[in-house]
Amino acid sequence: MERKYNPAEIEERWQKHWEEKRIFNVTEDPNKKKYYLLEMFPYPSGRIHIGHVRNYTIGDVVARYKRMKGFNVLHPMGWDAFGMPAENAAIEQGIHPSVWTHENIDNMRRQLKRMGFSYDWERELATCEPDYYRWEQMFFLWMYEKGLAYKKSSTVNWCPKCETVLANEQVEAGLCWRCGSEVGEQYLSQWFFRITAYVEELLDYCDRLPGWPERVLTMQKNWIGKSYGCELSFPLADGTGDIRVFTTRQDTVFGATFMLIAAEHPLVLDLSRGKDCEGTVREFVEKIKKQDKKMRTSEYYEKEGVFLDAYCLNPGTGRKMPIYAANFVLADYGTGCVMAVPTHDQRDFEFAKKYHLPLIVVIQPHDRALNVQTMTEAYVDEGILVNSGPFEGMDNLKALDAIAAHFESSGRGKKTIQYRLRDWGISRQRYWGAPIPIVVCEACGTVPVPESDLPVILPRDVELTGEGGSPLARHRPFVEATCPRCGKPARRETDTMDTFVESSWYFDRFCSAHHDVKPGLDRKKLDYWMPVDQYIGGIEHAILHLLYSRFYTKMLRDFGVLGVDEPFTNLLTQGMVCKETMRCAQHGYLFPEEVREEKCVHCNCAVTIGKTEKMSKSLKNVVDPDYLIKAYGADTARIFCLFASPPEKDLEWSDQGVDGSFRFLNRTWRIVIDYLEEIRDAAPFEDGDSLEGDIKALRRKTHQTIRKVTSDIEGRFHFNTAISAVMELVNALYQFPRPASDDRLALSVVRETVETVILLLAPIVPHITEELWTLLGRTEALADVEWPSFDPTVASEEMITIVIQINGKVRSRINVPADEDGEQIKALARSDEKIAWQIADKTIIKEVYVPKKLVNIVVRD
RNA sequence: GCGAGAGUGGCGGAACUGGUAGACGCACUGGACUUAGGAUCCAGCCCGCCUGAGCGGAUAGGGGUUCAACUCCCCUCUCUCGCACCA
Repeated sequence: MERKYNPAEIEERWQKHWEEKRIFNVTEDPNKKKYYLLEMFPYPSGRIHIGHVRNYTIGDVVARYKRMKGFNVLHPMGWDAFGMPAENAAIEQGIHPSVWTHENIDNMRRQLKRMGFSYDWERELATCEPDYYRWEQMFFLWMYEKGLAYKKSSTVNWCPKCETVLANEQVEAGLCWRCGSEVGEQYLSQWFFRITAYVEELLDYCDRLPGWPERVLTMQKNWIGKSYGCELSFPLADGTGDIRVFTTRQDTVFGATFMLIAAEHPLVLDLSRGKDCEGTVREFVEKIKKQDKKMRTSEYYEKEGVFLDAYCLNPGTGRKMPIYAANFVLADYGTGCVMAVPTHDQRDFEFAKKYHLPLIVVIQPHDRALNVQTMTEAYVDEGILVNSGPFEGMDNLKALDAIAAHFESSGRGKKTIQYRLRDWGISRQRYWGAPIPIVVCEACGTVPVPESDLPVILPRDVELTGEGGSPLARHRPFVEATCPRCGKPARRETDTMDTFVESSWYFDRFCSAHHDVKPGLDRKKLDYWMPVDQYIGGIEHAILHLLYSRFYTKMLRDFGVLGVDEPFTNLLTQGMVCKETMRCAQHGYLFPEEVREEKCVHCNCAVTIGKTEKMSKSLKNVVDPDYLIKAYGADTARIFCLFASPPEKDLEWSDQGVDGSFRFLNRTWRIVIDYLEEIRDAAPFEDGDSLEGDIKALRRKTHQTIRKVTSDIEGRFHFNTAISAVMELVNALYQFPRPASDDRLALSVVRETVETVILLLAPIVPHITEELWTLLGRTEALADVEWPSFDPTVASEEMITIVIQINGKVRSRINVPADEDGEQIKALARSDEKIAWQIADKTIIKEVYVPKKLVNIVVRD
């Protein structure tokens, strides 16, 4: 039979078949075990890239595998559809964000469908639709009522020329990416979500998520940053109040010789007001505000400060301490004020040296004596307390509690717990986001929009220029509202919500995607599907998205709309697909296809190759999979992405090797077609028939492959080694001597092997396998065929190879029956020809036997 | 800078709990078949020495623990992700 592998024809036919038969549409079925598999939904940037293909292929394999294992699998897909790029497109190309977004969605949906992913498309959602964000607005109102949403003043990046707020991404080296002006800070009153109300639970559950990668949990714990310490009060010398500091090093308080305040802290201007230094202080504060926050606190950054002409008193010693504003203290951690102990903190040490401030040693190391005259750096390790009043002579670490208690009892301090985690700022002065359902009335103040008036719909006719702040704020019909409380004219809130809010609950919405009655989530359906059994997405989201989703889940649980504590039982964080960035002086970042022979195709300028970064539309270092699909088909694109590396590893994109994946599918296709006539009617292999030689070996290999592939997929998602194992099985089939056409026994084993290859590959390359399955005369949908199981007896080896080492170096190998006794193996090792003469004139000191692996003979001359 | 990871042949990777380093594939080389080949099949393929059996070296670099280290510990280098307004 001549039949060539034609991926395009096969794939489109099967995709149509799955869609028409609604194979992947699911409903709650109490008789079946559910499995909710979710990949992080994409931002509709326009076209999918290899990073998406990798992510969604991994998910699809697991979804299809679980389905074959008998689970009722929920596998939905949707769009994280609000966000800045749509607004940028509007500014740059004059296209409406909604039009742009929907065109992108249509295109990406087409691309995903062409990949053959097993989504239940009936649950598709886009977060920019009012039927999605109306519920988010309702949750906002509930949060507002409970004090979980509140307003406070905080800073944003501000471009004075464009008169607009800039995202961090829009600030390049301190300059506005559009106009190049210097970016400053501006205070705005903004909305926050009180994630800190859940900080302890978020932290606690980090130890109750065994299905999460350890490194993600570590990052989250560090991000939350719980530290035990002490809050101390330092009275101002003029008696007008006191300065509170948070410290984890209260053991060093007796060595505190000056006080540092974050430059942007309001106290800085308060203390210097009306004094000679006021002008200098103001200048300093302005200067520091322009410095990059990340750099300011770095070890190598120049420490700078200015004296505020004010003093406070050390609560331990009563000593007068000058107060400075400093660049390396952050306003939003702790109290924004730090007691400086130059002898035991390196930053304080450098600062003290620069401004000639006094040093007092309060911790002496065990092995030497510190001297303030000769110290060249701070001593930060443990030791014995000196110059420390009642704590003299104590071990510094043991004194921590005693010192905290001492100040607590005298009312000058208290033990506290400090977190690094801050509340979540969700206000965005942007158009393309979910409106915050609040009205501001002159008489009544901040008034929530009544639930019955939801959704607050984002108006369509808005002009986007990139200048002049929030576009919504200039849209009069939107801004002009009536106060729901007093009925007088009022102003609508024009901030929109951070897009992380939408992605914090979309997984809930998928469970009842079209539920249009309050609260937008059908508790019964959520109770069936939630939590997500397996969540898959990039490691880039290790902290923010995952932490926000955890927070939101706990909050919705407390609102009673949800019955789970955590959203994602198991998490797989895939590594980034990276590629070098390229840019030209005139045209900025360039797509790979805009570069030819290291020149920009638009202006022929030389192209600068930048560093390798994760693929993203904004850096334009993206590779569209369409060319792979055109040349080889979706199955090849799928298997190649998986074969390239294990999922958790970062991957620098290269299509080298894609031919090999295509060749493998062709080899698989050919061997099945080749055997088709002979095995079509072959009786299934009956256990009990005794096999010998090649036939036995092929059957063993078949069952070993089932074992290997199952554990690679189930245990650790290592599809690359699973694929290798199937490749080996296909190779074995090619090497298997062709049985005579009446050799029923051999042909039935061949049939078993062929079916096994198809079944094991089914989740990975679903189209070619469906086709081959049908050609074999099978009528049931492959997607629902049971995953094969292996017989441990059949899979077990009779003979094993034992390595013989002398002093840890491999010197020989012997083959022994798998159940050979250890002593016997050691004896065989010693008498092995190659070994015997090498140890003949030496003394055996030790023999190490590792069962079924090796014998190591340790000898001495 | 801080936090979290990663580094193995020319390339992607394998070696799962400390026990044969380089499975599987790409690229390359030689051969077979062919009007032709970017098809297919067979063979070779970490480096060095040797005709060969074999010997030595090698998992970013340096040190350590161990009978035994890609794997565990310490230091250094390079790369990636995150750092709260990219998503």
